Amino acid sequence: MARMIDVAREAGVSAATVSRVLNGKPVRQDLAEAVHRVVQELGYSPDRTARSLRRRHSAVLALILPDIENPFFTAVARGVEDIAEQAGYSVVICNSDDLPDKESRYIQVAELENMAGLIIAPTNSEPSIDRLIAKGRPVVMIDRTVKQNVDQVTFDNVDLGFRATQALIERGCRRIACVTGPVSASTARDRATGWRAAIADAGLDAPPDYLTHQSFRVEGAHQVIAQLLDLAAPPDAVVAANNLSGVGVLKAITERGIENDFCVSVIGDLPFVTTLLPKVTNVPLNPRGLGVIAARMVLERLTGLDLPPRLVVLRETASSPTRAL
Amino acid sequence: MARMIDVAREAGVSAATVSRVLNGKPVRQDLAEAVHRVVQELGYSPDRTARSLRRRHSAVLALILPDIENPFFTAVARGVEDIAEQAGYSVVICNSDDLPDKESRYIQVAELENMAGLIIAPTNSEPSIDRLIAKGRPVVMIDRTVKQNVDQVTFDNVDLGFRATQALIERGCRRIACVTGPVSASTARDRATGWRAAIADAGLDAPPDYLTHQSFRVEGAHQVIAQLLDLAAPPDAVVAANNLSGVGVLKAITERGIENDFCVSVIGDLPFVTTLLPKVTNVPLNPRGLGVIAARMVLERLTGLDLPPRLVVLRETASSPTRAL
DNA sequence: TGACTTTGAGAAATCGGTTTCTGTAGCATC
DNA sequence: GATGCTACAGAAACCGATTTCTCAAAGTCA
Repeated sequence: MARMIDVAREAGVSAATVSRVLNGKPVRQDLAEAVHRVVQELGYSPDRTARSLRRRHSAVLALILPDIENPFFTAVARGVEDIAEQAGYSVVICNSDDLPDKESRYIQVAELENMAGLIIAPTNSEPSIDRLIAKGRPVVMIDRTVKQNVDQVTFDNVDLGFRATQALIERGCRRIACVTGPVSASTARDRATGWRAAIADAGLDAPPDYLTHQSFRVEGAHQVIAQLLDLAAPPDAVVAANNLSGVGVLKAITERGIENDFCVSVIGDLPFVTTLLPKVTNVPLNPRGLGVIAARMVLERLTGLDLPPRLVVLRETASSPTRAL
Repeated sequence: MARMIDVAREAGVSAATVSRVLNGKPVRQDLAEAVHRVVQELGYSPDRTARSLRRRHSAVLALILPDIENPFFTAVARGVEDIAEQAGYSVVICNSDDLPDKESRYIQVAELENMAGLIIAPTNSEPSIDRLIAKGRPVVMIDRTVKQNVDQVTFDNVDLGFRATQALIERGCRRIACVTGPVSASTARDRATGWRAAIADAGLDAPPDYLTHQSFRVEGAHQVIAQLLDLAAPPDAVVAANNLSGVGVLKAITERGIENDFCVSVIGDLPFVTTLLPKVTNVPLNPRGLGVIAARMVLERLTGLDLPPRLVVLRETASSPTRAL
């Protein structure tokens, strides 16, 4: 493997000059050309580790997700990757499994490996990003919001909950339950808030039992639906606060054979749907866009943007395509 | 951020001794204790970039996957991560999108970032891993096999194709088509071979049209099914060679409203199934296990194992749980 | 006791770049 | 023509660890 010093010798210049040429700093024309020629010849490319050591950060972005098996988050990853790649950054994807401990560990890895920036869908409202921030590394929160004053990109979750519920009300449902995620996730709380608002708005009522917090995974929703349906006064419809909750709900009602009588409104897109159930509607989301925007924000910070932290709220407009009931 | 030299000064020893203590090399008891104490006090942890530079490789494993949005591969990633994490390695997940160019680029990133090892589901039968191999970095191929003589872990794909087809034959199907992946993927070819063998074995026949190569994604299978069903002599059943092909097929037949008359046998597990179709069967796979084994193989090589390359074929036994027809 | 090996810690070299420092050449100004 | 500036290339310091080299102290054996 050729080193910079080899290139320098071959081109009859110093290593410093090679470095300058490669980094676009001003160098005499003929020397620059010689360097470029030798670089070509030797197929030289600089050692990233050495560069990182000196520059104090690498050309890698960390992306920490609560569930890599959730298509919503893999779509986010796609968005991040596409933007990062264009800018010459690679993306490391890490799984926090929605566990604060695992999350902290990966944040630490991002710090110790001197990664250039961090995009994270936090497991709770106070992820341990202080050291990273102190080091001046750009950090962007996605999907879920946190207390800290950092860049954040999120959907208008209250509105999403409201609209998902409204769709059921328009459909004629009156006893609408809500299957949402863990209390630690702002999305879970906010979407439930939207649900409650829509219920109140329509002059309807929902007993306390109708709000259930689960894990935002298939199994959680699948189990809780059984309890809901076994209530003395069971709901006639359910708002599933994310895609996998939606899958769990659909699974449960299909098993019970009531898929044609029970309305479901899902926030997000159902992954890999093979069958179209007439009583199922959803509020589509654009997770890839979330990733794209977050990546751009990190890159902006990396190129020196020095503004106070921003909160970006993506409002999916009412004109977004929604599957009809 | 404390550096090793700070620890050394504080503990009254040299940096070399601190390094030795942290790397488990023999050091006098009392000095070792002093170092440990200071490390605790300062919350010191060594800079990984500097360590990588000197050691010539980092504590990161690269995992290159053809489609991060396919739950099969995210499950593989889980397996890899779980093992790697125990051994103190982090895992970088990269998307090749089944494009050789993108794949090469990521292989290069793995090389330039001096990643410790590479696990890859290759896009074709000759990925450009030569430089990595030459550098002595462990490389393990997963899922799909290649010509090169490197460690490989795969399923018995011919057998999988055979069994998936046999299930349909037992079910009474006689005109069985095969929707498989791109010719470049050994899995796609091998599973089709198994399909053909089972057809021949049963004394059945399949016209050339019945074998279709697609992208191993939902859309590919979805489109091709339309063509198959419009043949003069359409099939009465289909073997879908991977999970997403299965989704595409199911989607297509559901749209046509023939989901109760048309048999489908899927190799792999259908992701996020919400409805149980009686005419659908599948051959379950264990992608997580694939990742676990591949990760172990890389780690073995990293700890000095010097054996000729191995080919590990995972045979899912006939007793594996299979969803009944 | 003296020569010889072993042990182990510190000094210094090293990994491969980037960046500061230094010195020279070229040009402008008075 | 002397002085002052600017531009720019090379030398050297530096990033923060690991590892080789070196040397003193302790242990071994004749």
